Amino acid sequence: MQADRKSLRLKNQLCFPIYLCSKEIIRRYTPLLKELDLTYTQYIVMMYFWEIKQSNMRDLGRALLLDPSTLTPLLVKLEAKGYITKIKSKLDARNLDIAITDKGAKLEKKALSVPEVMRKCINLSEEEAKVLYDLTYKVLNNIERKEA
Amino acid sequence: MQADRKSLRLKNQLCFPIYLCSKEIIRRYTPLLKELDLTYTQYIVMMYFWEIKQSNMRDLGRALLLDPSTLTPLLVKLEAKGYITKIKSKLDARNLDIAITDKGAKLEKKALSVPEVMRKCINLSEEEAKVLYDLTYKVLNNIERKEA
DNA sequence: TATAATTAGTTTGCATACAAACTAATTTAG
DNA sequence: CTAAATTAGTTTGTATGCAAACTAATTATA
Repeated sequence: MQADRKSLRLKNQLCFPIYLCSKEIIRRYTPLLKELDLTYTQYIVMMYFWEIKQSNMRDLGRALLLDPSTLTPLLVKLEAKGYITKIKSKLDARNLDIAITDKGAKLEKKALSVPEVMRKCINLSEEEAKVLYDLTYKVLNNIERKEA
Repeated sequence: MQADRKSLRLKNQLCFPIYLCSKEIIRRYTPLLKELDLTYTQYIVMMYFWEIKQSNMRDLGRALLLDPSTLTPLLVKLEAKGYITKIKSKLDARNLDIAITDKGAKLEKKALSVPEVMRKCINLSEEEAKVLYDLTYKVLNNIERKEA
């Protein structure tokens, strides 16, 4: 149980490079996504809806691990851009139903080139990418399992 | 060159789980660091100074990949807590010299238990952690190399 | 069936993050 | 030696992100 100073050195941290990776990757996404008038967070919300077409805030938040207090203003912006519509559910007035618009659906075509650009930027082999993918999901599973 | 819809599916993204990992890990850090009166970003700045003792904003920003416009207000807060001191450099008045205080140095002792708690939370084997560590640094290197 | 508990979203407050514009100091070039 | 270019920080503006407090709607229960 070595709780010594070495364990507090930046170069011995695992979380630090993960944090940097996330930050720097998003920074590289930003100019690409600007052409779609999207931020990174808005982009993953749109990815969700390009696949799901319609849903509600609860399921969206669970899928993206985003708090409703983050999503509320973000969805206002996406609606203002005309990419989605929001409406209070008729079945259960607590729920906020969200659906993609035609304009939002059309945006998918413009986004098709983004993943390949980012893949080249990250520049890992297929095997490395798979290992990294699996490990990050493993960490996520481990963390979420310990949820209070 | 398959720029098809599959490449835009959330489950086929590598960046998405990295982003989630970073976010969720920091969320787990938060209550631990609250006992030290630190946020995660303030924590990595303190880790830097626990090791380096004194530096300046330029070198700090380069080490942590943080923009000066992020660091300026953050350093104001750390100084207000009494953990660091800031002073305009006498050698080159453009530089902001930063040094850790006694109070800041003492905080290291209180932080010693943090890494082990987080290691258990993340719960990877030593080998897995090493692979993840190496891959994240590899991605960082690849990304930074392409810096415009 | 009235009330308590739960659930879904919104609002508020605080702390990042970074781009862009700006200021001040230093270095470089002509 | 002075004007131009560079460098280091600060300020401003916009967009997350989440905890905590709050509101509204629904469900569970005594």
